[in-house]
Amino acid sequence: MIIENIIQEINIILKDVLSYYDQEVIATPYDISEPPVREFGDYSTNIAFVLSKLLKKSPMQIANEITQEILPSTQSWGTKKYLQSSSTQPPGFINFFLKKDIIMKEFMKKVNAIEEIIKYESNDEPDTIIIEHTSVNPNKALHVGHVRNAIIGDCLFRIFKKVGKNVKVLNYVDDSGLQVADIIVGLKYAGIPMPDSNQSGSSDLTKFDQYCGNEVYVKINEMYSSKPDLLERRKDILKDLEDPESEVSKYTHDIVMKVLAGQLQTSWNLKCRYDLINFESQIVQSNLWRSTFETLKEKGIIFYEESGANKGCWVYKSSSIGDKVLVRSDSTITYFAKDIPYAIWKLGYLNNPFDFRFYSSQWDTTNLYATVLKDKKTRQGFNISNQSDSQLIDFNRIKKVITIIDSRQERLQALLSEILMRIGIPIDKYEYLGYEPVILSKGSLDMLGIQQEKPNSAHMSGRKGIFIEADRALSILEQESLDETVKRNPEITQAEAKHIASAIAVSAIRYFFIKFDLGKMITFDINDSLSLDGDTAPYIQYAYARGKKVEEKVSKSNIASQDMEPDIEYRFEFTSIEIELIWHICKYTIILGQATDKSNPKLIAKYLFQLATLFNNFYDKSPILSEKNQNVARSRVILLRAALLVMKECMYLIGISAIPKM
RNA sequence: GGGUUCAUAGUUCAGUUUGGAUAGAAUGACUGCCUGCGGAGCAGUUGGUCGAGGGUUCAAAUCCCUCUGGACCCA
Repeated sequence: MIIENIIQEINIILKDVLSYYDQEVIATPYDISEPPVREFGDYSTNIAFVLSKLLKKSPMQIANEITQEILPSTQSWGTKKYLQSSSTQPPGFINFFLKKDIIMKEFMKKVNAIEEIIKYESNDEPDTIIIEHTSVNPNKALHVGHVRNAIIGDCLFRIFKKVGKNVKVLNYVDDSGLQVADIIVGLKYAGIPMPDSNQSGSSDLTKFDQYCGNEVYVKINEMYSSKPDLLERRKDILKDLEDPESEVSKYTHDIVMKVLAGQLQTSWNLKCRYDLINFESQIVQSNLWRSTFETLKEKGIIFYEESGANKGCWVYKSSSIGDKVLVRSDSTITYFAKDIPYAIWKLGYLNNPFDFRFYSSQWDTTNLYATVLKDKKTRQGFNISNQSDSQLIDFNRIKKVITIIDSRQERLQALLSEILMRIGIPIDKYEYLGYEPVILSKGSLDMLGIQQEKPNSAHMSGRKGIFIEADRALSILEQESLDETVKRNPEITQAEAKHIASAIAVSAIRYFFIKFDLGKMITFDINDSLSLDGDTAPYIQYAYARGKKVEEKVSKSNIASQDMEPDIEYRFEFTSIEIELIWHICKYTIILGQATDKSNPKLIAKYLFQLATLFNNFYDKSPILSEKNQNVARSRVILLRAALLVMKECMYLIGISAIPKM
């Protein structure tokens, strides 16, 4: 709040300046920001550049005029609270210096009620926000590309939750598509064996999702070329899947649920969580698709093609994006078409045909539910309990639906948005959050034994077996962290070391997938990407652990009691390093607001890394336990506590464990 | 062939939305700092024609155009 107040004060003063020039309304807004170096000032504005266009004078001339003549004469400058002085800097910047003592006193007062510094004040209603992420085809284990999706989604969940939104996380399971049909062909008709379930007690048994992805899916795709009759089998299966009572449907459902269980295990290990699982088959079997199809026809949004390449198909025609088939001439529905009713349902514009049945509890003690069609006494979801929660999602209060899918789906998402708009749904309610995919480096390909001629990297492909499983990346990192932890803490138990190593590994992976811009392709290297040094989660965790240790020692000493009052009489002689740290702490709520507005968790990661860097600096240069001056020591304790609190808060937001020892 | 998008230090990336002061981190290499709160750390040195060319502007990594190279989507 301190920084917001300062900017507010500058704004009031600049308003007076503008009225002096009779320029109260200017087209180009001026800017208030921090100068590149602290020596120039604490805050700066480019208002002189903006005025120079209007007044036809040089920026430098105006800047000097403002600081030397106009400012001292304004009323607001006379009553200023935070600003100390101003100066100009070529080519025309006006810099402000702040009254440090007042700001530090306010900061210390605020820290006294320590929760105050992380309190996020929002005027918004506590609307519901729906986030859909992960949504991996249920025929394989999660690979490192899916991890990027899941982590982005999970961080957004944490961030929106923190600013007071009611957030629900969805995981969409495509259980009636081509990829699932592939493994059903493999297991049912191509003689690929099911893993021996009798040995499920043994620990080295491959997870079922891994088995399907590594063995069945890859093998069946190799077999198609030599045994084309299997492709016919796949067609039959896809048709059978439309009837929920068919033998194939029952069998498939069983397989899907087993794969899903494996996928969820991986997600949970990575500290992701969900509220509800949706199934594509239920979208088709429910009235969602039928009523959507009717609406699209009635409103003239889609057309039946009488001739041409799409003869006999129902097609959506976009003037800017191109045509898209929704229903093929053999009356099967395309994947894209199924997305439309699902999106409308998520937005709350269709009657909800689902019960939300309890599926499992999760690591964070919340419940995960799965949809079951209300009007069918079916067994879709037969291994899901009868306990249900109809209040899980309040469809009347949905503010926004965020769908996280990689950027290759951008065109389809644009088409979807267009269709939603034409149906009459406000367009800002549906947000497609795209990100560039994760590709594999030369080193990763070498590890997989894949020979590539020209490019030094390759897109992952489940079909071709080109991927690195999330479980595998995690276990490599866990082993590395474990070695390091044991080396540094020879005295701790094996169980404790494992616990710490796991916390480090998960955090490192999460941080790695969040720190890059969403529009940047990530080249995953099995060695380089799993680093524990530098701009990584362990660096942040280490800063936190060291700080925690000091705090613990302080509480046992007589330096400062837990409830001490930082009275105004303290001499606030902070070092420049301490001031930078305080300054950064004050920015927390501003950054949180930006991350929310832009749906961008990277901003939190960046802020947190800077915070940890400043803290490590503080740790190094500002001793507490050995400090002789009591006032100084006590001020530093207050700062220490504030920094730890904000660090922990940010760590939670991106899912990095704040462990006291590592 | 049409469309989208990317190119910044040896390497991996910030900064581009909204033009602004000396283009920042991390890593690598090299050099200091542990009887001092935990060295998974701190400090320093090295390293950049911001892909190329043109334009707009008092001011361009940032906006516009052309070109080169890569990626993706569509046909």
